[in-house]
Amino acid sequence: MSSKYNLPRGTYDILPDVSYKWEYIIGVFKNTAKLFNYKEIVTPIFEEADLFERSSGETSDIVQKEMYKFTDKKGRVFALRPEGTAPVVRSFVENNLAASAGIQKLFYTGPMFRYDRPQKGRYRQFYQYGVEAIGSNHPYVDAEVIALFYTFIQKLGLTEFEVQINSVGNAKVAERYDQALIEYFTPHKDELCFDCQTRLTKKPRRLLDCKVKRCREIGQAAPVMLDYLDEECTAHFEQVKTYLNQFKVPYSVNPKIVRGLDYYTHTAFEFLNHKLGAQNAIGAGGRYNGLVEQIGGKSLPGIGFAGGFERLLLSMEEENLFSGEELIPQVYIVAIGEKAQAQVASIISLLRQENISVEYDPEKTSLKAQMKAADKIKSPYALILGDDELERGVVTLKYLQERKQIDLAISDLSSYIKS
RNA sequence: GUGGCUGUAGUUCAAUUGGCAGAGCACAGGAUUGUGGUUCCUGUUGUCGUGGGUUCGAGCCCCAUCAGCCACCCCA
Repeated sequence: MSSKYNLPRGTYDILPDVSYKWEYIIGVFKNTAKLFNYKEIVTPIFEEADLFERSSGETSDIVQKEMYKFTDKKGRVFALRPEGTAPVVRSFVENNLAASAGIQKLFYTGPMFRYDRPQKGRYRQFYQYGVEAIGSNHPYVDAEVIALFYTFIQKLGLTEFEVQINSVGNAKVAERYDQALIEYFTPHKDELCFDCQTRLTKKPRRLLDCKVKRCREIGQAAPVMLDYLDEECTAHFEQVKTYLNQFKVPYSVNPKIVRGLDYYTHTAFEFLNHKLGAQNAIGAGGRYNGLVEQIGGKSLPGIGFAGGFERLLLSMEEENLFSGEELIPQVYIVAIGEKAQAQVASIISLLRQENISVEYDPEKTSLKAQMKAADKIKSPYALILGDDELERGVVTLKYLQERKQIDLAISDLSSYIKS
């Protein structure tokens, strides 16, 4: 019970009874991304801390309190990556991927790290999947990214989720809108919660998704971002919606979606599962037209999303979408008698060369124990090797579900099992 | 960083006012010697999260600490 070492807070081990589910989800994601012609990119799990500090914004919680920062032996300051977009864009710029023709369509999976207090669906080391499409401001790309996410979720079989979209405009629009919010909320300043009073000066848009009742009430009549969009932003948003309809992605517009990170522009979207509890976003994303330039590349637009594997897993378990897909060996070897046990390996090796998966447990010697084990792991076949049979060059193959068995020459074995 | 609940066998959970640590499941062995699933019998497993304190005596009370869960916050 009490082992000497414990895993760090907010982390967890993925044990064999769950790892096959992970493999499945990751597989579906990769296949979906490839269906949309996205290519995999793998970046390190740590980067210069400054990369995240500049791109996410100094006021974001990620930067202010959630980063795992450390200094290496030369005094360089690194951080375990808290999110995936900035590293991908860094790699894009550093490797000059802009030089190749067309839009760069990239996907990734891997662990992210945030020093948060753990709770349902929230961990300190958590696993994300995501895509980034860099090099186009066309609304088609916005819709396609959302459609990719939607297709992925559909392939998993999930039904309990909702797609919400919004436009957060461009920098100019955002500035005007923030100003309007400040003007609207300042007269009510004393009624706002403590957090919102600081938000008012730092990040007025954050006021809108405050959960305090009074703040919500006041926010009801607040100016709406969509009314402040200029002509270009509105046109972009409308076209995104048109393409989404063509992709047959059901969505609703939620004008209160805001992004925690500074670099978002235009389209913002969230995939929500309301049955998950407080941490109900299974994925989110948006357009980031200023980010590539900010990180030191050309002025190129981009859009992407990221989602958390843990929350998908929770959602899928909620909807009972896993059937037993754990690895089952095709053949369980039952060796009886010392002679048979002494030469099992040659038969096992024969089968494996034919790509037939085999399990044998040398610790179990009695027939009964081995048959029991064969049954327990649900192996379809038991291959019984007895001293008598081996002398005749024969083995007994038993089809466990039908309780039937036949004697076979060893040379006929693999072809028989395959058919 | 804040709050609430929780921590006992591999696992799920019991243990009355403080008085000999238990059960189901799982696991192992067995029920006429070479045939599994049901059934029956038998058996193994404990740093009671950790460290202090109170007491003749603590799984139970007190303090601290660690961890988990849920929520705030924030987000995936």
